[in-house]
Amino acid sequence: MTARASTERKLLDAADALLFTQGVAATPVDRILERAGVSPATLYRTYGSKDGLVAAALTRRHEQWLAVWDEAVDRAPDARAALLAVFDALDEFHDRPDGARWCAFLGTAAELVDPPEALAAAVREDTESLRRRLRDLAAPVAGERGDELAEALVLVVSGHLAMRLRDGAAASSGPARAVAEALVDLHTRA
Amino acid sequence: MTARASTERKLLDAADALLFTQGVAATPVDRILERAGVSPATLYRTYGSKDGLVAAALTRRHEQWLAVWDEAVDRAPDARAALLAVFDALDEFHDRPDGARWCAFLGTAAELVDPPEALAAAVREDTESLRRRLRDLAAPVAGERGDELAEALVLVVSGHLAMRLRDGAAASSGPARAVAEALVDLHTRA
DNA sequence: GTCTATAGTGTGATAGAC
DNA sequence: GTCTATCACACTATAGAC
Repeated sequence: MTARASTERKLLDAADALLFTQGVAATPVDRILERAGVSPATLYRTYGSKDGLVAAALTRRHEQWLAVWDEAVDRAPDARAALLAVFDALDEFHDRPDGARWCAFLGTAAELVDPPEALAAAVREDTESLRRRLRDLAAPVAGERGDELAEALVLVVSGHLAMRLRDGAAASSGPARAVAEALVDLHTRA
Repeated sequence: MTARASTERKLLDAADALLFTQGVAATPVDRILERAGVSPATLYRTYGSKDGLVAAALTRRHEQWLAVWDEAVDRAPDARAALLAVFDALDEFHDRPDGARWCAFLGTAAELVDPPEALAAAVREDTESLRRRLRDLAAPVAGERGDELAEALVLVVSGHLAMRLRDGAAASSGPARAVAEALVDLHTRA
């Protein structure tokens, strides 16, 4: 690994750990730099601004999330389990050390009323990939009603994330999973 | 109306309109004062701090929300419609001028990592009243499975609010309503 | 007496120079 | 990697208007 790549990694690690647990706006650049052991000049040379760093952290996080989700899908024994695997992935991703309080992407969207384009794009990409992947996974299960089922599951997943905000650490994925299973069954029988 | 009540009202109106559309942290006190046509001394004498004003605005907004919801419930022809009336109320409340971008309470919870007690209490009260009222409305419909149905609906309502954050103005309550109806039917037949 | 207008203080942030 | 310019913000103090 080059020295450059190593510094960038340290910065992203620190940014990821702080921004999405403490809040994007509430986290000063200084604290990220301090945690990363990196100088301001490095940050502004590499990412141009705080927003640039936030966008980079979001992008990396999104790739990690998709990887965790992919693995959960791969472990599933059948198409129905593969569709519901998103909840295993959500639990797993959330339980990581420095896991976001509820959702890094929704949280960023909530904090910044009109975010710079790079951030808006990262948040948009999260929603689009969620929808797209659920559609792909729902098609084998629900046939032509797959898109309808997928849209319902986007709603349930988002609801589960919002429940973390309401109930804090007490929020379980149980209710969301139960609702999702009922919806899958409804769309399978039909 | 006393002069005192009138200035308080002007302050709350301005705070409500700005805080929950522009964001709590992103809205400077000065802009609220400017919109209200009120001097700083008045704000700090009446509410003590910005947080005090935010808490007061949240409390008033919560009362308004409950009133809108009550009216929607009263219009419903039967118990099933009364339970589903929350979606009519959500649409109505959101379509008001200066309606919050997604949800004033979830938004405040999302912005402030550990909010002052007055704000935390206001957000908690929103979640508790949502849950309590849905339970009361679900009981006549689903009998002993009422609490289970209510919890599912809390999830769907929260999901719908989060979808406003994902899809912006394009977000419709249609999918949430459809999912809710399916869940109600499932819990009714059983 | 309750309000407005305005000027000013302290803090803590981003950004960038050295 | 340190150090600093600049700025935006919450909040205060004062003086006077209706």
